[in-house]
Formats: sequence, C-alpha cells, structure tokens
Amino acid sequence: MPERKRLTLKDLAAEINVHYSTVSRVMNPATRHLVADDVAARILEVAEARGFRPNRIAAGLRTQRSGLVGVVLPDIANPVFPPILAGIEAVLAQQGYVPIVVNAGLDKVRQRFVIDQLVGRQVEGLLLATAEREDPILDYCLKQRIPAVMINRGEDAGRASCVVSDNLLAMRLTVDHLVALGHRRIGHIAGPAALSTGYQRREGFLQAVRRHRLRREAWQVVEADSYSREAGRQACARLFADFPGMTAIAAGNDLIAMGCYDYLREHGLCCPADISVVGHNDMPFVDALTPPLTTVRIPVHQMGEDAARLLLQQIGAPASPPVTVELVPELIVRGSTAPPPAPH
Amino acid sequence: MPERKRLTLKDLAAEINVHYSTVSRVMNPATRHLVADDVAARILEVAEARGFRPNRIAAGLRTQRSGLVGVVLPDIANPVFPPILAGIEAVLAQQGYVPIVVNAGLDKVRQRFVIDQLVGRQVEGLLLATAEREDPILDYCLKQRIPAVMINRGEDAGRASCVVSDNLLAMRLTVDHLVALGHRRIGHIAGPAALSTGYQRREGFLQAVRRHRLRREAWQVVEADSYSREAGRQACARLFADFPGMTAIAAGNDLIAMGCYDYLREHGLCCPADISVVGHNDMPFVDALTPPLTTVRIPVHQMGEDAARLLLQQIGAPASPPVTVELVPELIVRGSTAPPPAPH
DNA sequence: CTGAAAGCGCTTACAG
DNA sequence: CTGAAAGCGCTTACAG
Repeated sequence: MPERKRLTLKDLAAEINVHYSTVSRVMNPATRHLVADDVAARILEVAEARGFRPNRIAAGLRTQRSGLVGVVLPDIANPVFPPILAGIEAVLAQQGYVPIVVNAGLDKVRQRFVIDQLVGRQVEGLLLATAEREDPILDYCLKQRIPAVMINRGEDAGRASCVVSDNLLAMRLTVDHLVALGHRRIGHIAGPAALSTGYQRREGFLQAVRRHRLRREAWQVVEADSYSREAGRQACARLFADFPGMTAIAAGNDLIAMGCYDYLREHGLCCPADISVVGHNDMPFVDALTPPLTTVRIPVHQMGEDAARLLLQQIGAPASPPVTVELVPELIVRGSTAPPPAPH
Repeated sequence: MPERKRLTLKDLAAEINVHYSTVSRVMNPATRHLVADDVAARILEVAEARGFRPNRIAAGLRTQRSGLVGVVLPDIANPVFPPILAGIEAVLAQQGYVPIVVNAGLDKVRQRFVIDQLVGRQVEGLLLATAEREDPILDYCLKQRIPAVMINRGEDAGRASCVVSDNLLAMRLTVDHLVALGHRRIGHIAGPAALSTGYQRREGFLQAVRRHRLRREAWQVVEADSYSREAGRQACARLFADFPGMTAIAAGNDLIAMGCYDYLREHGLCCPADISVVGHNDMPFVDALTPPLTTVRIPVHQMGEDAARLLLQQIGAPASPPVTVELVPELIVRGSTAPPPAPH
C-alpha cells in the first residue's frame, strides 16, 4: 500500500534507529563522508527502497538558498524563446537549479508584479528577456540587490550583465549581402527603438549603408510598433509608401519579415523576384516558408547557456562587476534574397 | 541605501512595535480582518514602504503547500506548447500558483529523474504532456499519490484525469473534407502508436475511411517514428513508395505535414495541384507556409486552462475520480487542399 | 563518527 | 483584538 504522506528525515531515522541528523548527512553527497561507510550504506539503501526525497524547500529555508531562478519572458509565444530556455535549463540543471519561467508581457507594471511573485518565492536571481534600454524593472532589481542578467536585450547604462548578439555585425552582413546582390534601394524595418535590439540593428543598418557610401536616396528606415508579424505587415506598408522603387528589405526580426511576406502576398509582389527580404533570429521553421527566409542566425541556445552561467556566477559573487557577452551571429542565405529586378 | 538582506516578519514587527504574528495576519488578506483596522493599515503602509514580501517558501513549509505545480513537456521546441503553457499559467496565477516547467525529453528514465526533482521541490501536482498509452511515469505518480493530469495525450487505462482533443472527430473532419474534394486515394501518416494521439488519430482515420465505404486500395497508413519534421519527411517517402497514385495525405500533426512539404519540394511535386496535405494542431505560423496549411485546430489555450483547473481541483480533493475532458477541434481549410489532379 | 540543539521564516491553535 | 508558543523539515555548528 502506498504511503499517504511524504517521508521525512525523522521517519527514515526512526526506521533505521539513527538520529535524523545522520540521515541528513548521508543524503547530502557533500557531507556523506562524515558518516561511517556501513551506516551510510544502510541509510542509502532504505532511502532508496522507500523512495525518500529530502524536502528541498525545507533545506532551502535553512540554507537560505532556494535553488530557484526566475526567467522573465516578454512573450512565450515567440519561437526564439524555446531554444533559449533549453540552454538555460541545461546549465541550471547541472548546478541543481531549476528555472521558474513566467510570461510577463510588455507592460512594466505587470512585469513588476510578476517579479515580486518570484522574489516572494525566493528566487536567487533573475534572467530578464524583457529589458528595455532604460528599464525600470532593472532599476528595481539593482536597488533590491537581486542578481539579474539580461538576455538578448541589454540596457544602455550597462549596470548589469547581459548576453547579446552582435547586432552591428549582423546588419553589416545583411547589407553587404544585399549590396553584393546589386540592390541599391534598401529599406529597413527597425524594431522598437526603446529596445537595444531595435536601436542597435538600426544603427548597424545606418553604419553599413554609410560604409557602402550609399546616397541618402538609396535607403530608408521605418520603425515597427512591436516585434510581431502584424506590426511588420503595417510597417512594410508604410515603407512602400515612403520609399517607392525599393528592391530589398532588411527586417528587424523574423516575425517582422513574416509580416513583410504577408504584405507582399496581399499586393501581388513576388519575393525574391520583385523584392528581397532578410530576417533576423533564424527562428524555427523560417526555412519552411516560401521562399525560405534569408536571415541572421543568432546562437540562441548558447545565449541561454551563457546567461545562466553568468547569473550563477553573480549569485556566487554578488559584488562582481557586470560583464557583457557578445555572441557572433551568422548570415544564413536562403531563397528570399536575389538580385534586384532588371530596371526597364 | 538599499538593504542587504531580505526583510522578515520579525524585522517589520520590531519596527512597528507589534508582535510578528500580528504582521503575519495582516499580510494574509484572509486573516486581515482579525486585526484592528488602524493597526492593519499601519502595518500595510510600512510593509509597502519597505517593500516587504513575505517568504512564500517558509509559509509553504508551515502550511504544507508550496503553491508550485510541475509541468512536464516532451519537447519545449514544439510550438504547440507555448499556447498551452500560457493557458496553464493564466489559471494557476489566479489561484496564486506558479508552474515550474521542465523539458523532460522522451526518455522515461530521464522523465522519472526530472519528476523526482520536482517532487523534491514539493510541487503539489503535475501536469504531464509526456504521457504514453501505457506510461510508467503515470504509474509512479499514482503510486506516490501525486496529483497529476495529462494534457493532450491520455493513457489507455484512464486512471488519471486528462484533457484531450477529440481525435476521432478531427480525423473525420479531415477525411470528409478530402473526400468531398474528390480524393479517392488517401494516405495517413500516423504519429507513434504508443501515444494516444497517434493511436486515436489513426483509428479516426480508419473509421472515417470506412464510413465513406472506401475500398482497401483507396487508403494507406504508415507510421512516423516521432512527431517531427524529419520523421514526417521519411514517412512521406515510405508512403509514396507503398501507395502509388496517392492524391492526399492526412498528416498526424503539423510537424509531420511540414516534413511532407519538404519531401514534395525535393521531388518536384506541387501541393495542392499534385497532392493535398492536411496537418493537425494548427500550430503558430503554419498559415504562413506555402501553401498555407489546411489543418485541424485544437483549442490549445483552453487545453492548458482546463488541465490546470482539473489539477487544482484534484489537489483540493485528492480522492476525486479521474475525469476526461474532450475538447472539440475544428478544421481550418487553407491552401494545401484542393481537388485531386484530373486523371489522364 | 554520532547525537542533541538551535534556528531558517512563516502560520495558527491557544490564551488572555 | 493581540501575544506567546509550537512546529513545518531541514542543516550545521557544537559536544562528546
């Protein structure tokens, strides 16, 4: 017959006739050597047989370490996040930590609420994928001395560690590719300027365009309201209105690129014959679109791993100075880019 | 200057000159009325000012309720899960619960390990999206009396609650649609038979085919090794080899359907002109494929909500009998289905 | 090498 | 209405 209640150290100790502190020492590999081999073996055996699993929460209360890390996402439905999560989980698990992931949305008030929940649950640190360039949430974490590292998006002041992709390089690769194909009228749909990714990719676009000495009439930038397919579609419409004769679009991310696809289809334009499109992120399945999307691959899994590692370091040494890890992106050329249509 | 350590009830009580049990009563809305209004107001005010958040872990230790629920996923990279997670999170949050989601993979040994971790962290119940028709993990939960409800996939014995979609109906809708278009040679790529979804959808396919009195030569089934794009591509190849003249494929899920797209493209076949394809799940962005995928939409968000609700109920009343909630799916007709090519 | 004790931060019967 | 006390399940100095 299965037991009704969960076993405790005391239950087990009573069964074996030792003090429960001895059982405690045996259950923890680090203190196991303090106990005589034969009694340790017996305790382990009974623990195994009875399926005893020490209460990590009680232990955490005593040791002041919950083994919990909060992961704050702006939008779990964005397919970039699953691989990042996988990377986070992998390194946390190695250290006996477990992530609590929450979908915090875009609203700072709600984010703050959600973080308070996490802090109330004694998370030892926070992984923030929600940061803006000036982020009140990060101010809050800093003030409360909650270890936090930002993922993918950084803040301007650089007061906390973050793991990002090299957005300037990414846009250089993008524009180089487009120019090499012969494009001379290139539009950029930037992500929100309040986000470091939106801001830096736009900067990268501008730098790249200057490097190629393109005249002011040769490029144009519009900003999407958000990183979403629908916002991409709308921004694409504005871009066409502002910038007739455009032959290529560098989209702020893949969702925006998908919005461009939607717009093009609705307006009977053919990609890449009429217009080339480049995305950003290489999120899952964009290779299955028609045409397969040329995009910038960012090392998402590693991004998660590195961020988790940095956070664990910071939890271990709270005073350590912030570090920024910049990962190297890669242009993945697929079918959505081609030479511009011949002028007639 | 920010405080170094987290505040406790005692810290706050000392500051206000009341007993800490009084502070405790005020912090909990349910017991607040036991305290005089004026002192309650004062305590609340100071708590707010100092940013005090009671330690939920300590409270949980005392009350034997962690407020934690484990969510066990086979593969977080599958885009069906984010919306399910969103549904789960929404209802859990209402009740002050928080999910811990883990990516447990397909291996039962690893799943067991992961669940032990969760149990050690005192989760009050488990939401399993990993169930097979005969699932050792579920045996384990039942034996340990861990409240558990299955999502999307059920077990044959029906010993635990689950929330699924009506797979028989789904396949009936699929086959009806294909037959109505004029198809008379229809293949099905089933998901793994060890999973209830794979098994039931295949059953549904067989029932539907019989209802239409299709002769044995008019249909064919092959089984994919897993619910993945690559397994779908391989199974598609086998299906074409086994079943020449096929004009339509009912895929076990959208990932498998994407594998079919891959196969068709590689072999110069055109969908839907040469062959129609129907998916299952309506996962995000399959409307952006070319052609947009005709598929069965399952109410994923609601699936998450219902499962979380059932689990909460079961946590509240552990003895209650298992219930199966069957949600109604809907066929979403898009561009991947059309009448079969005219015979020549 | 093992035991006895204190204490992590709470909740909640029990007094008063 | 408020306080004092016990106890949730652990860990870990401190004795012996």
